[in-house]
Amino acid sequence: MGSPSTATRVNSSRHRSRPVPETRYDRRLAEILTYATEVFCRKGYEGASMRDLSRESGMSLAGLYYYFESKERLLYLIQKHTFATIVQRLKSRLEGVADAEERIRIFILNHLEYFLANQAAMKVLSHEDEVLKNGFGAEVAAIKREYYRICVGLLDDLKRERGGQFSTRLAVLSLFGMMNWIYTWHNPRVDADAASIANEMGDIFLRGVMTTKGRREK
Amino acid sequence: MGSPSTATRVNSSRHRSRPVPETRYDRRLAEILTYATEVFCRKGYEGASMRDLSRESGMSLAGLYYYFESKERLLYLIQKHTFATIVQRLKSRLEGVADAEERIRIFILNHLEYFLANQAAMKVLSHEDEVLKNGFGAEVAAIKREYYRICVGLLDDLKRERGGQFSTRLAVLSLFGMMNWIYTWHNPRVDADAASIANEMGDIFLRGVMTTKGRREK
DNA sequence: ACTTAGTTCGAACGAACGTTCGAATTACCT
DNA sequence: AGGTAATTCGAACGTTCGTTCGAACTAAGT
Repeated sequence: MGSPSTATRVNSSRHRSRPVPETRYDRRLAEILTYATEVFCRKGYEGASMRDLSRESGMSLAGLYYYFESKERLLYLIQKHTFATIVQRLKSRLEGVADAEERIRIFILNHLEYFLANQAAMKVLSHEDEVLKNGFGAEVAAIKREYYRICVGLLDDLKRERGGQFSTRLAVLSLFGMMNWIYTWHNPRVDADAASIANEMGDIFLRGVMTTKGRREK
Repeated sequence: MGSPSTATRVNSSRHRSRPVPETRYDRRLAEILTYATEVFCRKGYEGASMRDLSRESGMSLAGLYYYFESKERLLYLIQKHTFATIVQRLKSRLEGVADAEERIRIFILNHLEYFLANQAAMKVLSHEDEVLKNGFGAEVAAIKREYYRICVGLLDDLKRERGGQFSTRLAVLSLFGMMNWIYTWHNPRVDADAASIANEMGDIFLRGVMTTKGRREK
């Protein structure tokens, strides 16, 4: 009988050594996660029912439970995947960049770009923050803490390099506020794209945080 | 038979002309709203059940419906009262202050002070933003828009008085982000009080938004 | 003491919730 | 073609949801 229902298997399928790293199962799960993300974004985690997910994804109610054992675990999968992706992209983008200000600008751009390209996922991430219970919540909280620490590091570097007497904690949390709040107002048909917004927010934030007036262009 | 269930009556009670403006009904309703705000804050609007409210407030499930006709109307009452209060306080604080920068600092302080003093209410306000349906939602959205317009006005004044080439819309929304995000992180036992935070956020934001370097003390 | 209006409650309603189960269907390997 | 494992589904489970109703209780005016 089937029913793995854990979504933790990676590639345990058949004795195939060919370079296709994705099982049918993985692909279908990812597809469902996309639908679920969109529905959670639109109706909220509590407000969205499993029947909504079923209708939207075209899979039967019972069928969904073949891929995860509970609604809470589904939210966990979404949050973990989203967060892990954004952290990993950030790290690769920061590689080889030394200038402190430039690194912060990269942080902002990476955050906003991913935020706007995956608005649904990020809204679920910011909005359904505290609903995961102890087991699942801890793991997501750990990734989030790592992301937060990275930003603290970037700002401390800037403080060391340039002047600036500010509380790093408050500065970081203010920056996150500026960026994350975007899910409440951004309208793709009216507002600029991620790069422009990242530039302007970067200007406001960096000018606000540094005493040294020097802003280098390019 | 009783059951007004509209919560719109103000003082239609008895032929009393004495200066007591509060009926028993009004007082009890306000009391219930306080409990409900706290529960909505802790479990979210969808996540909190009427039975939770009943247990927490000590009033029976059916008894609650004497004071409002639906759960949605309850949320509406909370949001409207909270928002109306903060706008009204802001207007009175701004009276007689002419300096553009000072007015923005007052705006920030007023927002954060009320936010931290009524964290539960404000979290419900920011977090349960889009759940009200067309009827109720429109009225709350109107107050919110007024609040937003006030802030836009303050910033345009600043732009006129000092320099600064920034998009007012993006600046205002960034400021709101900085301030509103506080509900996700502020811990009264660790973090500073509203006045200190307002000062520091004001520094970051105003320095970030102005080209003129001049910050006047006191 | 009696009346009346204002307030509270226990018990129940139908609907929707998350989840389960065994059977049916599909895809893959020999 | 036949067999085994992976996948999907209809139907139902017990629970909880928001809301309602009529009776009971309380406070106030005469």
